[in-house]
Amino acid sequence: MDERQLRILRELEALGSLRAVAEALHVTPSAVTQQLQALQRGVGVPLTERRGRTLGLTEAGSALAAAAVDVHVALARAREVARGATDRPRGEVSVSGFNSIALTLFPALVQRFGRGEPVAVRLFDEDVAQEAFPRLAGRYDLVLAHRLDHTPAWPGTVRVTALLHEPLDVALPPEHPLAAKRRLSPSDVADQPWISTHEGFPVVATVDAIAAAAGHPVDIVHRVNEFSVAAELVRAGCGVALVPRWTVPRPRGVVLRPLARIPARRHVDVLCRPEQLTRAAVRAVLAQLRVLADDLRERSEVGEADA
Amino acid sequence: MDERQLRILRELEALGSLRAVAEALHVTPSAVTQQLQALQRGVGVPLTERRGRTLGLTEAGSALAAAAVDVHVALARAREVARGATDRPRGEVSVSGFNSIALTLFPALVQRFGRGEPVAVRLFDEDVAQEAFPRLAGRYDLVLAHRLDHTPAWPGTVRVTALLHEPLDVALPPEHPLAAKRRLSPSDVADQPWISTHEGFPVVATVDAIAAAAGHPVDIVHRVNEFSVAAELVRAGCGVALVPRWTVPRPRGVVLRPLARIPARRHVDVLCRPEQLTRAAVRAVLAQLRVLADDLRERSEVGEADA
DNA sequence: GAAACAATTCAGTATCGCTACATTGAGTTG
DNA sequence: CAACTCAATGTAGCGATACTGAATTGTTTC
Repeated sequence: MDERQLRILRELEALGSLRAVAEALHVTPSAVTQQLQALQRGVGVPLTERRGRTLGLTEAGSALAAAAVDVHVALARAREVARGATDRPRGEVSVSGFNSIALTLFPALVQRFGRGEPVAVRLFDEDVAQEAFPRLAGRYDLVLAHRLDHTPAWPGTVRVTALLHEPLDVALPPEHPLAAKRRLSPSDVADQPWISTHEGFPVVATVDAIAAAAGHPVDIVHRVNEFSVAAELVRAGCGVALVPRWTVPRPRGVVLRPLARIPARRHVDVLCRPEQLTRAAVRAVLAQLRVLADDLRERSEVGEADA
Repeated sequence: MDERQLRILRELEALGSLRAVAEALHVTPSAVTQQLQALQRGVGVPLTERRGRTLGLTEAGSALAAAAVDVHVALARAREVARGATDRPRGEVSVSGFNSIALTLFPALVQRFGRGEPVAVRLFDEDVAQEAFPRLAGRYDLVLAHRLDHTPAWPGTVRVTALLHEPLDVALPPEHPLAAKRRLSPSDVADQPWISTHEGFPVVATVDAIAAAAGHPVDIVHRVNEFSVAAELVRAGCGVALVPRWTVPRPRGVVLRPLARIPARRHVDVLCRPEQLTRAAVRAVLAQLRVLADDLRERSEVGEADA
């Protein structure tokens, strides 16, 4: 039972297949099998079981994976102590962000934690389907992720820090008849041509909810993940779209109207593995992200009042 | 930085020499040197330094050793989880005890945790000099240890559970003139021939304190570690001795008189490495030791009242 | 200054974890 | 239902690594 074997166990829990574990740890599947067997030989209890053609954890395996978290946390803290970085944060922190948030937060972040600073960020844009965000936490120290209100919460394998709880508004051309209303009901918009996102990405679920509320499917004419592109299409009169209120720069020639009766908000959260929070540098970046997100919301609310 | 290297670091802190670490871990000194070098290569900071001809930890080394405790605690807990022994204590627990306490507690302990029970104790008698008790915690899960009131506290490498705070009384033959007094002052006993213990063992320090209070050295005629043997010598009229009030079976033909003005008590404690406390079996034995010790004191106080 | 002891260095050896390739087994597709 | 695909497991061989044992350096003691 060593650090590596316990890491394999945790990855298997997070990723759900031996092959994925092997890729995440940059080894062959054969090596993973052998290490898992060695671990099970050591404890005498079966920790894994075949589930169809993939591999899952038994109850004992899950219990051990949970206990393994503390081992990795303790080891991370020991490394932090050894580097003498407990008091004064130092080192590199990798951060991944989805499109819209990267656009707004990354520049401010790199300004504060640029190259040469004691704490330096390495930035990556990663826009993936909602259920894929937790897996990114194995590759990056901090993961900026978003999910819609009524979707399942993030899994227990990651620690969650909430940044924003951001309303999604309906974007319309100013000359659109619906633009005259202050709030739009699901039935108002259900008959409009829609610009949604790719399957599995946020917003899709809310468009589905609108269809459910109206009692009939909606007409989705385009699927565009990039909100600023979607806004341009709205301006071009292709249809209506849902766009986040704060993180997307207000596009010219488009008006936003809140949606009534349907919970149209997304959570913008930072996901990370528990052991990352032991690093002072990671905590510093996380704190700054919260500051930036708060700024963003406040600045936007003020702008709202001006409009 | 793996479990073994961190263990070496902790042992070096506890034992104070590379050779002792090697013996404790059953490897050659050469292996220890190499592992320490590998560890230092990994962290980039010197963790050890020569102190005369032995090896000590630097400040960074001590810090890392402290952090290593959490790693070993987490690993011990993981092993406990893997064995499925978190709820129902199972397994063997090794216990070492010094002479007088072994005599009184071991039989009751083995009755509760005998062979075949889910929790079984392995008992060892180890009567060592006071400063050697903490080192025993590396060899045994639980160590019954004693120290006099005014001696330095146990080092931070061990967790301490107090069992008794036991008075030391002066043992006299009944016909001795001093036996008429209810309490004895240092000057009363300073001129008596003394039966003390070997150098470094408890009681010696208290006898020294008596000499200091009287202003002149006392006459130590015998040095006997075993209290029941010392009591026999007292009965034979060889001199007076200090004996613990509760843990030593009251010897026939000897009376005990409390000592005034000098703090003549010993702590009877259980020492263990922090990671041992994660094991439910160890905690069960420890709890039983506390029960037995409380019984012992109460039973003895009652007997006191009878006499 | 010699002897005793602690730590280190430097071979040589055994063990262990990895890759590469072959095989088994489960799900999918024509 | 055969053919295919993909996940996981077994096996042989290679390279890294942790150990032992002997020789060496440095420190304390008599």
